[in-house]
Amino acid sequence: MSKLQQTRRTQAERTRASKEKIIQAASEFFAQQGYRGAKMADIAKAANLTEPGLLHHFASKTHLLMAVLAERDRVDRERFGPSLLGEMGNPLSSLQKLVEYNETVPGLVQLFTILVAESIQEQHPAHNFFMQRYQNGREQDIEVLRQGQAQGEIRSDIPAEDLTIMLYAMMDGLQIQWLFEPEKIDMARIFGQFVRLLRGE
Amino acid sequence: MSKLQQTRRTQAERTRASKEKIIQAASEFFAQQGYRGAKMADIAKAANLTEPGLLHHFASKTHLLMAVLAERDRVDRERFGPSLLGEMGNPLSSLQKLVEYNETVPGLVQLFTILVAESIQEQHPAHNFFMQRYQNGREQDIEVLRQGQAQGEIRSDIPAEDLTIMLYAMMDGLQIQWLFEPEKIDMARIFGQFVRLLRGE
DNA sequence: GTCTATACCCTGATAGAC
DNA sequence: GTCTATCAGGGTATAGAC
Repeated sequence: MSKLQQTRRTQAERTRASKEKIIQAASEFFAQQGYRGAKMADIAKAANLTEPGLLHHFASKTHLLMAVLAERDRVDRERFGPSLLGEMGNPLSSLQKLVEYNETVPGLVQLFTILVAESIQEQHPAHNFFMQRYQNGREQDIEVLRQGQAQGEIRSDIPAEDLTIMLYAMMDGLQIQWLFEPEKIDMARIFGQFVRLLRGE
Repeated sequence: MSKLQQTRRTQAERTRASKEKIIQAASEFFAQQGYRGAKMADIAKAANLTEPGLLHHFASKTHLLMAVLAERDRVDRERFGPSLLGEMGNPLSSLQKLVEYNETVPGLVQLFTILVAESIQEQHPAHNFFMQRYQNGREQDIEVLRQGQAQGEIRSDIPAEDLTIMLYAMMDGLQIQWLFEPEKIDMARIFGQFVRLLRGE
């Protein structure tokens, strides 16, 4: 391996390390302040960079936001499978696990809760990202739900389409109240009650 | 009545009219852009005022926000009673009516959905307002739910405290997906399904 | 009560050196 | 790849006239 190649590889790794650090910092500030409220200067500082230094890696604030969201999706897909409902035979158990996991990462939950609401506006840079995210999520879950219904594990008097919408709604809604009062709202336990309802118990 | 008094009354009425116009305009912009995204200049213009003209009535943007929220609460209390669960004997019906009503006022729903999420941050000027709003809402509803449970109209295997949390969660969560895709998400119908679940049907 | 003019800060982004 | 310096624009708020 030539010295030139070595140098190249080292720089590439540095770049990747810098980008990761920036995304990490950006996630925290977006979570705390939302997209609009977060300041590039603060993010840069937290990543040990100046603002132009940051902008060398991400051409604009919008680009940075999209990178944060893409990275988040990547990590989540690694942690959980494509469908959040879990393997058959125990249909809603992995959603329950997700809610329990979420209680350990309030920063991430806040990131998505604030950004989702902010991005309801059509001009928001993440608008399509989140709309797609709901569409994909519901689409992937619907098949698993149908199978659960066929096997009598999930009540069949509500269409599977409606069930997917309700599941995401309950998760999102619980997160809001939980973020306001983490001690008071036992998000995972209450979601568990809801799951029991859907099982028809 | 002296001429002086007449003049005073006319001016007072003008002031009130101006304030109402401002609040109306501010509601629309806060709903469209959130608190941070809304610009005082735009609000002023929509109310046929300049910015300093607006600031004569509301000392700061924060003051204006609180006025918008207070006004909203006032109107809602007029329209619905203090408790949103409705009269006994038909416990969850008025919540159902509220959701149906909300489908006719997407602007208002968006106002609250975006502001609630934005105000999760503790420094947000509306943080305490919304936390209190959830607390009051749940507190007022809990008694009615308990009575419904005692009369066998609502399933009793879930504590009334949890039911109040779930009701607000489902409403909030449905609103998010509905605001993204109003045509696709039949908010009222799905909330109806949920209510049926809680009735134990 | 409403205006014109303006102060002043904040923020995202660019130019260009190293 | 990162910096210093700087810009252009937008945003809230104030001073003071009418």
